[in-house]
Amino acid sequence: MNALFKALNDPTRRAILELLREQPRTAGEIADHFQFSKPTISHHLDLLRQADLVSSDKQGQFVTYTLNMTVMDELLGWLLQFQKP
Amino acid sequence: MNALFKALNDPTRRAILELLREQPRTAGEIADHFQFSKPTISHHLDLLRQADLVSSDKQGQFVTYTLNMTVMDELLGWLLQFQKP
DNA sequence: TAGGTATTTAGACAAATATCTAACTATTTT
DNA sequence: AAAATAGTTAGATATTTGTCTAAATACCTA
Repeated sequence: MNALFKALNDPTRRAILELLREQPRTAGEIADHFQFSKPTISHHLDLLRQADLVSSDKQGQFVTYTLNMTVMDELLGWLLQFQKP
Repeated sequence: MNALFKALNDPTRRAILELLREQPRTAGEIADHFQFSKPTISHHLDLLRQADLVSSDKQGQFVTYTLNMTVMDELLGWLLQFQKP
């Protein structure tokens, strides 16, 4: 839960998630959407992976990142506990 | 949205929200549930207020904090955009 | 009015974070 | 085999964050 909120607490990482919502993308494609250096994006992807928000798959020299929704469901559950009964 | 995720990115602040889920409480009552100093808790409450997750109401020397769900709904909406159609 | 209680503000500090450049690893291409 | 491409790792640095103690503010009560 900590890693999840930590990962979500950054606008760039949230934008990456929204990018991946459309379709899986390679690290380079993701980096192209931002003005930060590739190492910076790589680091953001690492935090997203630690939170299990994305999974990565290496094919040759490319690493494809895919959105992983199951953890969002956990967040959803946490959220719903606040809903009035 | 930034203030919201920032506020949620701390276990103590999330615990405060869960405390307030049951009922409104004064700053002192909230502080009694944790081992941190009162100024520290006051600062956490300030961040929660900045994110509009709680509202505060001063009555005499007491300040009562109340959970504010409307912002959670915003988070819920953000979350649901990731749901498969 | 003096003293006590509730809370916040101010200032300091260590730890965590986001970013960069340089260097490295792994893979593909010529 | 050499060079190019994709991506990560390492190390540095400025900023942000969580915490504390001390001091200030506001209110209440004797």
